[in-house]
Amino acid sequence: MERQLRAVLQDACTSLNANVQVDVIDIQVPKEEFGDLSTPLAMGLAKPLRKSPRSIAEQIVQAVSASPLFEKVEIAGPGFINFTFSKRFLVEELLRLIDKPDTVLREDIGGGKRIQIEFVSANPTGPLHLGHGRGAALGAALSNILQDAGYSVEKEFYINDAGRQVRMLGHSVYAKYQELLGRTVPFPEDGYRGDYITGIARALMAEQSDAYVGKTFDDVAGFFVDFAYLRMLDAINQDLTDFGVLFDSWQSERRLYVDNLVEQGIDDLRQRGHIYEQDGALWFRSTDFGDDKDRVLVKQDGAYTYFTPDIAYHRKKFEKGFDEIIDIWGADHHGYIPRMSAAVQALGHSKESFRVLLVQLVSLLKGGQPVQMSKRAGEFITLREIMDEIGADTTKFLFLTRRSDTPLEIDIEIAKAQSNENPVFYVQYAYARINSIFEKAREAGVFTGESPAIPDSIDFSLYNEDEYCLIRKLLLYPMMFRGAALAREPHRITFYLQELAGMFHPYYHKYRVITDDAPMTTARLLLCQAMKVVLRRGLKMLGVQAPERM
RNA sequence: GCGCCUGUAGCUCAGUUGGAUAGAGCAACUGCCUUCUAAGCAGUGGGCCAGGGGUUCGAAUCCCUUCAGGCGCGCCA
Repeated sequence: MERQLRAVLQDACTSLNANVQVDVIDIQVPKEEFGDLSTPLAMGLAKPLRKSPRSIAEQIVQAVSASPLFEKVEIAGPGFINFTFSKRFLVEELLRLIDKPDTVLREDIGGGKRIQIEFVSANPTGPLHLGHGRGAALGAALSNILQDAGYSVEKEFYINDAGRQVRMLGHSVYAKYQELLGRTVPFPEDGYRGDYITGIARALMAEQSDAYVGKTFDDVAGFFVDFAYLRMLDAINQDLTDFGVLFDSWQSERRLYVDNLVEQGIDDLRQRGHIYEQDGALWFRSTDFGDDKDRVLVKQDGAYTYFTPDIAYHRKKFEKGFDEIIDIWGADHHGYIPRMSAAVQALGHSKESFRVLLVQLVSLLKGGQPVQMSKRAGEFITLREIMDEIGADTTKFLFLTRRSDTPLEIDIEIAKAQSNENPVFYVQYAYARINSIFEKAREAGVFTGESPAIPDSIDFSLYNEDEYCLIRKLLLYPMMFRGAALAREPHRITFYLQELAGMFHPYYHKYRVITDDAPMTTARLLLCQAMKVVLRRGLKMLGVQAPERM
């Protein structure tokens, strides 16, 4: 719908000698009484053309008046042009949507460009918690969306297997292991204290018995660290798999060292003239690229800072040939963005090719009361717990009901309540209902097979005004989708689906699809089919199941 | 102290990147089950878009400022 309008407007602009690019023409959905789509184009052209908005609007209207797309084109207010599409056009588009959903519901804005999304990347030092889950849902949804938007997408998980954190994990397990074998050693300060530490220690005991008892941690650190973090990583991978989030690539931090990429990263920056020495440390002049202060890469004691392997890591991403890199981080890391962005630019990549999406905290309520969470004490709600409690689909959907950079509250009672308070069920139920209708139609012999047959045309007077509202909403999917893809905002799809379901349920109650009137029944079944196709596509983008039955 | 984010209906949030009289859902009240699933539907009320100033044809949206809340500001990771 939007696409066709854009093309028509482009032609109109050309005929006015106005130099306007198609994709910058602002097209919006106005209030219903104004029409189907609307553009303030004439207002924008007023200045360059040095004419009044209304007279430009009149010329545009003149130029498009011959198009069979519209039933009505009107100028309103200060110079808006409102378009009402013809019924014939809407019905033709509806049939095209059913016939070729893959063409209609995708927008090629990526042009095959390669894009990598890195997300979750939780330290393998403990189970995934809710924040990780939100990041996982966002990353997976975004990757689905960008794929439908014509990008080639890779999903990557970065494994922090080299730093102090995994060492601390190993140490914690070591202490627990000794304790289980009756050799209590001091538990490391800032060690990990969750029950899962005991679990790993027991597993290690089961495999190695008392082989390490009495040894110092420094003697056996390598073994304990590896055993513990690999086990943690397995658990994380299992959680993600059960959550329905799969990665294409797992990048190990250690591997960066093994492949000498950390050193190469520094050399690269040095050759480009962004490195200097001061006070016995090696610095990166990140202030040349918008950071507030320069950053140390190699400390006085010769060790790398946390930042250094990260530079190597991002350098590698680009070396793999990606045109754009998206990182999804917890919002508490936002202060880290300027230096990472500086590093990317210093390595010769555009500022726009690197983008960080922030994910805010998720807090849990139970019947309106906050559920206590304290990571320090090792007590936090895990992704696993919430999945077990309310299901992976509901969890994903709820994680995507807000913009990712605003805090999210989830009330378990509501999430479990399978009622209209729960938006997931509301949307899924619309889908299940349509299947239920199809089931009945098949029983009644109205059609056979998966879905109703698509005719070459339908008498468009069969549809009433309520139905045209639904059709318009369905045909707006591509425009909504385009916005979601460009802004990298999956929540727009969630909202759209809620609106769509919110239109379908009333329709279902007001009208009967299967009646004695055969042409009418067919027309309505086709509308339901379109609804089904769009609901399924939208849910697929979110990574949520479209249940045939509920 | 500096920086980033947030502030929209009683509550939770959208607001199509500057457009028309600012929208949903929940909660509240009133109705609706012989009929394709009541896991649903119909109807009603609800606003100084935190406050102030500016930019322009036009601001919830952009700029300045004040207030309130959150987060971040290491040769930590």
